[in-house]
Amino acid sequence: MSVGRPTEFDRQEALEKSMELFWKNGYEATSLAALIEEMGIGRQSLYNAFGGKHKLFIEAAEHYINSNGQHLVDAFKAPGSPLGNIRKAMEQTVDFLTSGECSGCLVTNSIVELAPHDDEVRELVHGVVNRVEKTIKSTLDRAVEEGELSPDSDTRAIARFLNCTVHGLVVMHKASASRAALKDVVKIALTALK
Amino acid sequence: MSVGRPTEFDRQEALEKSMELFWKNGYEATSLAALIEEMGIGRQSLYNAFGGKHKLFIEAAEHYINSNGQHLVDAFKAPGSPLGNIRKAMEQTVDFLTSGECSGCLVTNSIVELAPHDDEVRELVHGVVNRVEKTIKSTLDRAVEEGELSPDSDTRAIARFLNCTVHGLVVMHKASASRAALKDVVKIALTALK
DNA sequence: TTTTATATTGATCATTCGTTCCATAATGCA
DNA sequence: TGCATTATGGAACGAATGATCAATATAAAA
Repeated sequence: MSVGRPTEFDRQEALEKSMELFWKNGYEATSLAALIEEMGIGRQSLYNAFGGKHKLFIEAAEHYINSNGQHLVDAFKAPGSPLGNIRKAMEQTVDFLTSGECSGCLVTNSIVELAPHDDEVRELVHGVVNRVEKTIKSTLDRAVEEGELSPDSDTRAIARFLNCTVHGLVVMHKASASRAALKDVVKIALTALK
Repeated sequence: MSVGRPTEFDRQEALEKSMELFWKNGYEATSLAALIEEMGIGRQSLYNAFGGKHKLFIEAAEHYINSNGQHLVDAFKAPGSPLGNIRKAMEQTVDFLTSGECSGCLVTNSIVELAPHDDEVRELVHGVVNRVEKTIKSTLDRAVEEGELSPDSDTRAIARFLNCTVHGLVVMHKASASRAALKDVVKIALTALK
């Protein structure tokens, strides 16, 4: 099937390294030189395997969405009490922000840095935001069905609100907000679910 | 007093132009060439008057904080019903985001793009976040005093929460969220003030 | 073994980046 | 009218950018 010299590096591993770099430093501030250094591959190999900086970024962002992003979605969709899931998901977000060495969220970062002038990125992150919103809404709808939430709740509005809060948490963390401050935010945000 | 050839351009006007450019495109994506074009001054004049790109950015950010940022603070500190002020301030934020041609908020943008690896910027925006938090808190404390809010309210936590919501709104707007979506967020956020 | 196809390596591309140098122009002061 | 001082405009700087070329290496297929 495959003809020619085989690739020497692990493509997935290299992609992951690039993701971490884009995550930590942003798109513009991440140079090709830094990428090939961190990914441990040659310049030309990067072009062969990923097609260039921008295409690599898109792929790295998609990988982020399918790994880290999925964890958030999973937390909302878990079995058990819907409102309990929401509480856990928000607290998990705080843990996520304050534990790792990578700062913030690649999606939030990309929205701020690139979405306004990069059509491809905007389309990508807009899709993510919508999908997360729908995920949260379906969890809230289940909360209504199971009697945890008043039937006249505006679940779409609450979903948008919680989604907004997550992004706000990311920004606050990047502004050196303390873990206690983030927990305060979650505490108050959850009072909107009464 | 002043000896030598007089400056030909309006310093404040040029600073404002640079602010708009940094606001719209971010720091890295704004080149010197674009700056001198938009500011309508020569390269050397920029260095004479502002000292370079980074110093210009700091000054532009400070100007933003003292103008646009002050409007938000003023809304919270206005006379009249404290909770009314908060409602107005949040709605004003939505209007601010959806009306102007500049997207988002220069402070939020700077937090995400620069704060993690630019000490000077981080110090600057961290101060702003803290000041806004204190402003909101004092408004909330007044709400408690005047009986609009329960005396056992955690006003610092609510202040942090509202501050977080503002940043979240900025991010959502940059992710192409509709005005209706932003209004939904504000509607729910304000229910935390009951 | 020859051919074909892909990967690697290192040199090099043209641009763009932020910055600085230098000659000249325009002001106030002596 | 010089002199000192600052601003302007243009050229040029070295460094870094993302991207590509050409030569070589390594595999499978003929």
